[in-house]
Amino acid sequence: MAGKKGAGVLELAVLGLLHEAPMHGYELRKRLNALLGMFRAFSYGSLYPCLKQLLAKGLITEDRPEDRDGTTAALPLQSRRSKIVYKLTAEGKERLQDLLTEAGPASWEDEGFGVHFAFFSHTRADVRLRILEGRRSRLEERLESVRSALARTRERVDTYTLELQNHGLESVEREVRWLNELIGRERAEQEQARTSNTTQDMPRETGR
Amino acid sequence: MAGKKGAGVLELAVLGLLHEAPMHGYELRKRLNALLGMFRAFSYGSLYPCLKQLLAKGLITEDRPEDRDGTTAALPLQSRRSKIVYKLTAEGKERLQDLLTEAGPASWEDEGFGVHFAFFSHTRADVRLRILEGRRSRLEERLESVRSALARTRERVDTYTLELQNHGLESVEREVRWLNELIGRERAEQEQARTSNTTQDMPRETGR
DNA sequence: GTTAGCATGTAAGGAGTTACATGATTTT
DNA sequence: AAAATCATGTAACTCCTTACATGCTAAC
Repeated sequence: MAGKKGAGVLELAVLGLLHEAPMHGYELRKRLNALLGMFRAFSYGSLYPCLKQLLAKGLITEDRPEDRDGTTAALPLQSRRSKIVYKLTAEGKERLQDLLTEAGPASWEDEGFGVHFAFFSHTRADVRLRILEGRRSRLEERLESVRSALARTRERVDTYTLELQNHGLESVEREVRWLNELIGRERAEQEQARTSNTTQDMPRETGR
Repeated sequence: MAGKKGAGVLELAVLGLLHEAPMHGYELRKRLNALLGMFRAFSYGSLYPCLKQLLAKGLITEDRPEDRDGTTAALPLQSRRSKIVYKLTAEGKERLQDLLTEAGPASWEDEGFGVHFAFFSHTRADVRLRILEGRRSRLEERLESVRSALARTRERVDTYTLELQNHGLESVEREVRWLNELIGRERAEQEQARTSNTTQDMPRETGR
């Protein structure tokens, strides 16, 4: 089975950024940490191996400035260390689309949600909606379970623990409100697109 | 050098919870996920190995109900599967204190902050303050770098990316405000403790 | 001419997850 | 007596980090 496994957040993020423009590793990392800096940070130790792996899978190509002058034969050919610009291949674009189209836990759990969301403009409208709803219900589950745990342990009143739980609850509630707004907007847009039916927002695979 | 390394969040969390009361693994996990459920969740696959490791280090003891009746010789002695209650040893308490006393990156980075905070009532007042301030400045660095990255890339106006960045910024700003309030309270308490000087909040090692 | 930042990489390892495997106890 | 939940455990694996190692290029 040719089941492409082992994605990780990095793969998606790299493919997504390279889709916007070809780049070299160092720059990629900066853009990465600017994009997702609020949620997570990646180190070179994970980025470069990831690039290598994507290269091996044929999802990106590297463009090394292969000192393409025939004259200077003396200088060490391979040792010229310079920027290596990576570019998405056709298969890479396909893979990116695949990753952006699957609305599953990977797309709404903590690790993956941010990255998936960041590239929502390349995601089909219906998938966007399902991801947003998936995340919302995930968060609501969490609220539920923590709230009931809080209710059960009313006696235990460690101030700091309580403070932490409250702050956590409020943060998650805030994110749910944010999601509600986004979902509302998405639905309105879908409605609008359905009535004035010309084309959908994004490329769709099946007319259904 | 007897440098005890390889802590991880779990070790602290387990020691902290066992300090409150002896417990068995299953219950421990539930309490763990109730306590930190908003931030992270642990699975048995990490909890049990961790307990084993703590046991090996002598930080906890296990109390298996070693069917302590001499009569029933026939039934399989070792196969009796039942609750194993873990309890903190003296060294475990010491280790917990050590972990709670070091105010470093481990205590204010994303992974560790929540757990450290959860057990703040067992933490020295001055350490609490330094951890809160450490986290705040960490978050402010993050704000700074993401804000400047945003300012640089004004042209790129992908709606979703922007939306994500904004939500991220607001979340972090919110946490900073929360920290500000906590720091204010801590300082007020310290002030109060300093003027009416009887004893400090928490056990202190050196009078300094 | 030396520091600081740009740029690429590797080896070793940590921390935790998933999936599996099993058994005991309570509820229905 | 079946189903749910309580309870303990292991093996393989994943993703990512830390620390190291190297070299180029611009600024001071």
